[in-house]
Amino acid sequence: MTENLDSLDARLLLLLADEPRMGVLECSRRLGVARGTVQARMDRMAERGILRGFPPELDLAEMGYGLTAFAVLEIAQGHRAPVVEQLEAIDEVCEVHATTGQGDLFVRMVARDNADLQRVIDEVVAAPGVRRTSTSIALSTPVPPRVRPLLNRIAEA
Amino acid sequence: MTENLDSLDARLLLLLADEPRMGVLECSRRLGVARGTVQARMDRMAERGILRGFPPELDLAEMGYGLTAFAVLEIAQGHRAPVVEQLEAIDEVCEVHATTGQGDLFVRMVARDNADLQRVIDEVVAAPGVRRTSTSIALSTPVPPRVRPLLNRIAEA
DNA sequence: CGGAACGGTGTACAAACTGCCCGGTGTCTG
DNA sequence: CAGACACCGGGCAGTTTGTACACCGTTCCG
Repeated sequence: MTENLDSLDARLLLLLADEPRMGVLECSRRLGVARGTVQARMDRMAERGILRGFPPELDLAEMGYGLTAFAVLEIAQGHRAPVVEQLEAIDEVCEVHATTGQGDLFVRMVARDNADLQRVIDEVVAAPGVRRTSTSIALSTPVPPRVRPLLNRIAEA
Repeated sequence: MTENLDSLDARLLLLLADEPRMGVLECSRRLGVARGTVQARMDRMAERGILRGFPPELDLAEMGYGLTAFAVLEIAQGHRAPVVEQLEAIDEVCEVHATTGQGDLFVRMVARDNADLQRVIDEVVAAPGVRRTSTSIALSTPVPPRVRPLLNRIAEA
């Protein structure tokens, strides 16, 4: 794999990032290339696994889940798998990472309100194998999840 | 706002989550409702801000950014804004949250390899106003970002 | 050198989808 | 009871999609 992504790929992705509902035809017009080319690029990126799809982006806050919290879990030796299984079963757990450091798990979760959050946190820390936990609530999100800068860099190359 | 989301809305979102490229027509067929209904639901959710759009989902690892790291920053009194500005300027910084606890910032970043990560971390912690930092690398992601369970719960209601 | 492989351009056509409008029906509410 | 509201089913014009085909310049290799 020489170049995973070239400028055209990146510009295409930027376009789609701005206007995801935009069709292949419109993309080709804006990029100044043939429709077939755009189609080929998208297919190729999809095959390579770079472009996974176009999932709907939901605003959990607007759905009633206005609170986001993070938890760092310290796990007892060899209990990672069962703990993860436990966490997976909790609807409000939206993301789990295994990290270096204390050999911990990092958990992101959401809740409707403080009482609800309390309940979720209790469920999370109650998982057998969890030694120590430290949770914090997200007050704001100065930088929402983004990929743009990285794409821009490639696009300009 | 009586019910933010009803069962039909949730089932529609689940459908779109599975097959985002699916058109309105196909959705209506699978849900057993009229096309206009699906259109109306989507418009309404979009207006309410629940459905923000359909951004392309990219696999950063496949794009060459195989490393993900998290950093917790302790900020000097009143320096939050300038620090955030600094972080925003770093391409590899993909997400920043302000959290309770030590009144900190929580940062997610990616890098191409260890050397690259070193550079990124240096840039992050070099921001003036940053007191103390603690970083950890993501080894794996047992639970990738998901919303499904929450939608399922509403869908079944 | 000749030729194959590759990626891009244009073109074409049938099938499908979109946006939009309408009349009809059932339910909830003032 | 009349209205408002949401859904159904149908229709229409315009656009897009999937796919196929011919053509051309570059690169790589026997």
